[in-house]
Amino acid sequence: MRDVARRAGVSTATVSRVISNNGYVSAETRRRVDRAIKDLAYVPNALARGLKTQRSGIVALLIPEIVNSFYTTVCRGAEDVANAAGFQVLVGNTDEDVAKERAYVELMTSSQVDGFIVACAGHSARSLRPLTTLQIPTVLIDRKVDGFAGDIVHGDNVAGMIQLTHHLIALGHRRIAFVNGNLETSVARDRETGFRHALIEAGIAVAEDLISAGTWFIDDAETRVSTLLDRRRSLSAIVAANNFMAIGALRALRRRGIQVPETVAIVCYDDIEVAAEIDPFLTVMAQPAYTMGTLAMQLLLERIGGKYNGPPRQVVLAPRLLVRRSCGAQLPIGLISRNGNTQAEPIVTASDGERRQTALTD
Amino acid sequence: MRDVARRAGVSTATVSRVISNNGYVSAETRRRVDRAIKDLAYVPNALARGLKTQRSGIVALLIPEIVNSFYTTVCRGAEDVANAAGFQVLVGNTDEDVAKERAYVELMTSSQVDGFIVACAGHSARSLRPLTTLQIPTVLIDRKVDGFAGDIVHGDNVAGMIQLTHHLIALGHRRIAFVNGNLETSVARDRETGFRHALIEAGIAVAEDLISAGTWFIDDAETRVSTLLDRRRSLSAIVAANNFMAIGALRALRRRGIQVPETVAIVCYDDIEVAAEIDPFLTVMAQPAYTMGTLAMQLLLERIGGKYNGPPRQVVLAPRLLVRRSCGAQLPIGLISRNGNTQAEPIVTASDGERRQTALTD
DNA sequence: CTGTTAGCGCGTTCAC
DNA sequence: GTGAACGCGCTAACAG
Repeated sequence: MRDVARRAGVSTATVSRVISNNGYVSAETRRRVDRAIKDLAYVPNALARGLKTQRSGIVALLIPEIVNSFYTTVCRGAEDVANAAGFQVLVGNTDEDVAKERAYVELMTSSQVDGFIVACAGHSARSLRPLTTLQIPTVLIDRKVDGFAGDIVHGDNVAGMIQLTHHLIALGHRRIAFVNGNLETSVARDRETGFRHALIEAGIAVAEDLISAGTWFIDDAETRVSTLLDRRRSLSAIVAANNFMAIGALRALRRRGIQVPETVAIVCYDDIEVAAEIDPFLTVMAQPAYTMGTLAMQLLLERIGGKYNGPPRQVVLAPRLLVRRSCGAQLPIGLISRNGNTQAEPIVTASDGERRQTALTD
Repeated sequence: MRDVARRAGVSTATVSRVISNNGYVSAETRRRVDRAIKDLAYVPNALARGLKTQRSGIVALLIPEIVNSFYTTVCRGAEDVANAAGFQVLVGNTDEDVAKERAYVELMTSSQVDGFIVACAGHSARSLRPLTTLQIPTVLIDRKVDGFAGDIVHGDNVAGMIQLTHHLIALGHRRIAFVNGNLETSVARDRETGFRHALIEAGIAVAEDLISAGTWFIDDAETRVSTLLDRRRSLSAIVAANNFMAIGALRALRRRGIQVPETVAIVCYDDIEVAAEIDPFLTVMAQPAYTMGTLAMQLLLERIGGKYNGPPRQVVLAPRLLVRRSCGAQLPIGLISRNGNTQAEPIVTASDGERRQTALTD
């Protein structure tokens, strides 16, 4: 910066004024400074600027699983909004590991990140403690945690799972297995609540031996479904708590030559880009991931910019059912009745393009 | 920091020594300082440190498509190596857009990022100019570009595509369509080179009307394959230049009720987590994405740490063929012969777990 | 072993 | 309109 000032025959203060574009500078001087900047290929030091202004212009996004397209899509949404507002997004992959999450929080706060969007790995907000202490704007996404009092954007997992389970029940299923994710997360707990609720509402006894929980990953789900099958539990349908686990369940069934959906139907929560190509095309409860990202970033930027500092806001996004083949809804009538109780279910046609479905509660 | 020093009854220099853990500090003093840090919930300011040390401890990773699991897997590899070395990874999604890429480079250089790993959006290194000017260590991945003289890690796309195409030829295919990606990228050009080479080598005339290029995305591929089919070009197999495009091709075929692989076989470059579940299970040329990430980060950290500053290194990773169902290799003999020329092809069994396949050329 | 001092590169008062 | 001077929070060099 000194070099630029010297070359333009002005002081560093003037150069600063030109760069940050505030304060009075004559057109002529400005031109000379711009020229000097070009000539010297000068790049201002954002660290020094941040040190002075106490703002870094970057927001952190902490997600638990970067290879999961649900989270990368959220990421895209958040990124687009942030970039439009002149902010950078720093993505951290916590790997469902609270320790990693905590490490990221510390590293990033020390980098003077202006705000955080977090899909928590654990069940509590303990790893976010530094953020509340330092009063750094934070928005949670996807997962609710104990001890956090701030903005949050998440899906309506209870209602979604009720609808998803009900869809199977309406198709005549009575023995439905539920392969759940990590119960440390509110998402898993809510989905289980929804599952149980749907059964009870339909007057079906909840078979505890058909319910299992563990991690969110493919392998784990495959193992659990295999165990279920090995124990020869009678079941006609499986609900997987996320898209990856549905794949695991599929693998377990396929390995045993069990037909989907003819013998066992499968549905799951969360859509993925290729869900419509998987064999058989998965019926899913899709969440508006991109929208979740944009909304969360909007709330965050409002906080950062000081445009809003009222009480915590909670945005709940409705998921929607995409009926494809894996649930068996489109099988000939004779095949889908497992109980002499074939009931017509409105078929929601699968459609591409995510529609914005926001339901602001609270 | 001053507060901490005061509370511990020492100078800020001593606090600094405790934090950065270098220089001599008595155990007793250290204890007092640690205690003060805890009490005040003090978090050091990395900006100020960076200002002083000229190092930020973060490396940038610029990828063209964050929803593509190939790149997120690369990301995971890079991240793991970086974290182990005490570095943070800043992920930027350039969206295959050179302007965005350039903006990221500028924003990140001004953030004093210590190094870059880039999968370039364009065909030239022009957007990376600031990096060479400022002598910031940079490693390219996946894609070669003009005008860049630095380390690079990429796959052997020519050889891979030769092998992939040869696989189809060996199965008897003669009319093979090639749905390529963006020719701005070396990847697309190399894959086309490999495709043509394989045909010529087999004495098959290259049918230009069966070759198309465009973007890397699903929709574009679907459109192009649809066009091909509408024009009633005779073809018995399709090679898609990446996994997404294979999905697009599948959709186009499915929409017309064309059987895969019985009527038209499909293979593609790049594996994806769910490739083994897609209908029909895709035969792919898988690249060691995770390894690509770890190697690139290793090369970069060597440069950053000053452990290596010799001439540019080029690491070429061999892909491997995973034969599944979409190529038709496992169909009954009668079906796969399209030319009275059924030739046995060694079946490489699909296996999970990526093996490290590095072939250091140069 | 510990304190003092001098900047890192920038934005921001103040005078002029 | 512009420049001089100060300080953001930290580390490196030196002195003690």
